[in-house]
Amino acid sequence: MSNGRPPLRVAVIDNDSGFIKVLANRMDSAGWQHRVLASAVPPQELIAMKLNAVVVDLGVMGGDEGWAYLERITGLLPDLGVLVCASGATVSQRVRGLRVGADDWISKPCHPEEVIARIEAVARRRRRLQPSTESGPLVIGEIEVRADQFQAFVAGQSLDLTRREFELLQLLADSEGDVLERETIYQRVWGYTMAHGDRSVDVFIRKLRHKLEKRSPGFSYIHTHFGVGYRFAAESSIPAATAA
Amino acid sequence: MSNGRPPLRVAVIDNDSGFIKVLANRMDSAGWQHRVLASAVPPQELIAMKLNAVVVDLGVMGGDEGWAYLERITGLLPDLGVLVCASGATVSQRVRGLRVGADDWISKPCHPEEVIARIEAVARRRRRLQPSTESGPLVIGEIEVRADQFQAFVAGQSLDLTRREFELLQLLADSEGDVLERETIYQRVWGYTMAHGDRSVDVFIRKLRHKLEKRSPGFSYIHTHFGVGYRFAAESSIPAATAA
DNA sequence: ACCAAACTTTCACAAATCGTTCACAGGTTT
DNA sequence: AAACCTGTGAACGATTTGTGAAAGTTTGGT
Repeated sequence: MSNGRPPLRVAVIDNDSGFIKVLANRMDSAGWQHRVLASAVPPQELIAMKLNAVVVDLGVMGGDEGWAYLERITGLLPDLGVLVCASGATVSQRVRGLRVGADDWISKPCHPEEVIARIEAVARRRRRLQPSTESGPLVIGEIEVRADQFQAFVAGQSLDLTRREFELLQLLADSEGDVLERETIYQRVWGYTMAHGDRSVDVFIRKLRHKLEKRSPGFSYIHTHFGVGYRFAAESSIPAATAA
Repeated sequence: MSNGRPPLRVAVIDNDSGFIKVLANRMDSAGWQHRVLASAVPPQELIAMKLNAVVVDLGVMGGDEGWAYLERITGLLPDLGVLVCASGATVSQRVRGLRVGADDWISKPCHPEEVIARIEAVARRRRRLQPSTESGPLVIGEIEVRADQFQAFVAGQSLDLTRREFELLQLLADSEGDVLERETIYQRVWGYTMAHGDRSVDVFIRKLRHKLEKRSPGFSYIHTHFGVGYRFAAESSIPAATAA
């Protein structure tokens, strides 16, 4: 690649050795950093790899397992480009994959050059998404969220959050100011589509509120938007007395 | 249009009437706003349409002309999703298209449902990546409408609108200056056809007026067009003494 | 393998909110 | 003036959210 951008980081989850060999070769000559995985790895590992994109061969996994994995990574890693690669897929399967969150679906057999071009196309869009790199403690009001430590603090004191509580807070804080629908929250924190009637989000919102208000009285952070979802923002809990 | 997000705006540049008809139908039932163009239009017009995505049939234009156009729009409108649709393309043509900046390349013949899913995938990617342009705050007079926050402000203070109130205001503000019929309003905000005798629109117009006038005295925003509908525009509520 | 502690999910019910409807008052058009 | 639209306030009820506690699951130690 002769453009000034950093090289792409791509993972390929497949076991079709012929296909992989050609693709890997091509990525090498493009200067990309890539990694081949024979089977699905936990989403956390994908996060740790700091990938731009991942190419998944759905055939590697059994039917339902494959769909679940796809749903999980597209939900959990909204900023990751996901390309599905599969042989003999029907239209409705392709549609399903795209609906679940895949960015592209490539039918095998396919020309490696086209796969490369499609990865580039997806990554190009994705990259503009976050010019500012992550990391750096997130600070909202009196609250400090440190992803590296899996902890949140108020005035230097740990909030003592559980895993889910922390992940929820992290998502909220990271989307400060935006209203997040329950569906979106569940998708990004739990990784699955929310079942009808599931109240887990509400319950954890309550737990978080409780811990936050206990440590940071006078402020309200999690705001309910009736019929929509929740919004995170540091506001005084004493509403400004607006003139009548 | 049941997902809370505003409907997609898509343009299709093609002249394959059979294909277009099916596609248009499908987009209608998804609640999208779409427009069919028989030939390439200047990029400025595309910008003016505030599109989420455009589908281009390269066959519509002569060879080189088509490539030039594609390059032009992908360069000029970096935030627009571009899908190319063409019959009988070779691998190297597809690669070239993607390299030039297209987000996806669909080979005809193709199933309309897959086209829809791919448009969604591209738009989803594009939407997530820019919290600024499209969802950039809409400002009319003293009023600021923020789609990302599900909130509207006057002088930095939230108007505290409910879901319907906000959606109504959003529609009105987005169509600033246009007279909208009740039918149209109901269709776009409620999502289905208005039953005969339904007064919901009027009621919500009243609620909005009340909240707006309370926070922004001296201005009137929602204007009634008797027998037609409503029009949104910031005007002084003290009618200017027009010279006799 | 067992137990205990901590955490997550589910359930039932209470509380709050918002959308709809209705009746009537007030305007506008012909 | 008659016919028709639109403005308005209040009340009901369906839906959404808050909440406490029980049930189920994972984790870690012995």
